[in-house]
Amino acid sequence: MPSRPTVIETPRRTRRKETRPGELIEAALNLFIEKGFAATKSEEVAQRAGVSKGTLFLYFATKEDLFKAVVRDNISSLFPSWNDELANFKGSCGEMLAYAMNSWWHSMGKTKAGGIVKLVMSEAQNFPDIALFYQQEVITPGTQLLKKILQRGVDSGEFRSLDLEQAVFTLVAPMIYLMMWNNSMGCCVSTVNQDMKPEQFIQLQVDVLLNGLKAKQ
Amino acid sequence: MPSRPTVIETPRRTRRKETRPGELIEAALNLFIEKGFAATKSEEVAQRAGVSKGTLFLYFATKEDLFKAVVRDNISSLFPSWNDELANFKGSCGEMLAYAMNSWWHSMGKTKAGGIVKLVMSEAQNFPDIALFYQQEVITPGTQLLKKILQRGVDSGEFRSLDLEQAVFTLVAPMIYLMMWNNSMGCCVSTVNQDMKPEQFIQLQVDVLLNGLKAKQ
DNA sequence: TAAACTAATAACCAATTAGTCATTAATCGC
DNA sequence: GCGATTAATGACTAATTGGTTATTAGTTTA
Repeated sequence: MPSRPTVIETPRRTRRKETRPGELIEAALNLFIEKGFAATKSEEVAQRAGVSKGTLFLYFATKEDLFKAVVRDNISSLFPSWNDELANFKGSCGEMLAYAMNSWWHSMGKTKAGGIVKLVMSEAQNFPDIALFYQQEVITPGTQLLKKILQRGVDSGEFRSLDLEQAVFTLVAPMIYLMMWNNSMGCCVSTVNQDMKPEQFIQLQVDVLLNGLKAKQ
Repeated sequence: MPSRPTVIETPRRTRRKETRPGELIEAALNLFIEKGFAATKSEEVAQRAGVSKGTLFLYFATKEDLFKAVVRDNISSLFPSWNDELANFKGSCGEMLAYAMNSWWHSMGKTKAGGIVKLVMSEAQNFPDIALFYQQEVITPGTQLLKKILQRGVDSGEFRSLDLEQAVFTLVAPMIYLMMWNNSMGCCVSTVNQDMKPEQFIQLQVDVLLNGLKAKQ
């Protein structure tokens, strides 16, 4: 009778009900960023998470549900601490603006969450449910937050009076563009001519926003 | 013998070799804007142009070729007149900037061409050939043009001296964002909270770019 | 250790779609 | 008219993929 090998074989199947969702979300996050929502195959997500496709659909009823879970885990969760920081900030509104833009870049824009924002803007047309979900979960609270900063500046006389509704777009635009660029053309395009240096760009952007392009007379 | 009806029947097949490409490009333009590149089915393009799918591939070898033709027809063709206008512009650089941004919006941003720009940013990752093509055909000449405006402003002392490379992004960002918004979230999102008024936004944007947010002391 | 429970699997289905090609029918030159 | 030419067709292929389900095998409990 041949002796049984003493090697402890890892079973082909392991049962890890608690950790599966997180692992699937992590795998999905990375694939969605790499390839977009529509172009990511559910089988691939499963494979990267080390499970079969059947298992994926055991935890998430549809690909859209999986996506929503990714957004909740990676974006919605950021707002509470931003709101805290804003409430406790000591300094001028100009400084607050500079701080907010840099902070946004470090905690979101340049992270994987930024890739998700790009993806939503890219595919919103084809997935109206996702667009709506994203508006409620991200755009509305984000706009709220920026409007507060501007309002504070106008109230204190530091900023001139503005159409706040529109001015919020003025703050958001360069940030979103920076992030879009990084997650689309930035990857493919030769960096010889178009050398986007995010930190440097943000610094210039804040300066121009606060002081304008015109030379002082 | 029954009399043949005298109605002139339009033949089921018509041969219009010269006009087919243009009709296919027009159909493709509209569908690409509506649904994106990957999500647009070649059969649908053919149908909208009033031909069969086989005919489409008679004129364009692949879907990517069709897309390149769309870009050439709708975007590349705009640069010559912009370059002319810039060369002949009389007025301050601030005025030129305002003029350029408004002109860009009317002749491109808000038109179907804008939808194509959005599409390229959205899908560049998945179609590197298209990204490269677009960089050569659109980004490089566009950047060139804006850099000239800024350079002129700095040379004349109207603008303070800047890192031009980065400052170009500062001009482009709000424009591209405006266009992205209009072609993605803008369609789906309830317009109650987020009411983007392009012309108004551009006006504010130019003002802030030139004069800054800060109140004059 | 044996039965019950359920997490995980993989084969499967139905729908989709870029691109091909043999066939058909307008049109042109004579 | 009549054959030659070629624009146009549509049936076809081969590959893909979101989601389902019957089956399998860890795990737990008694």
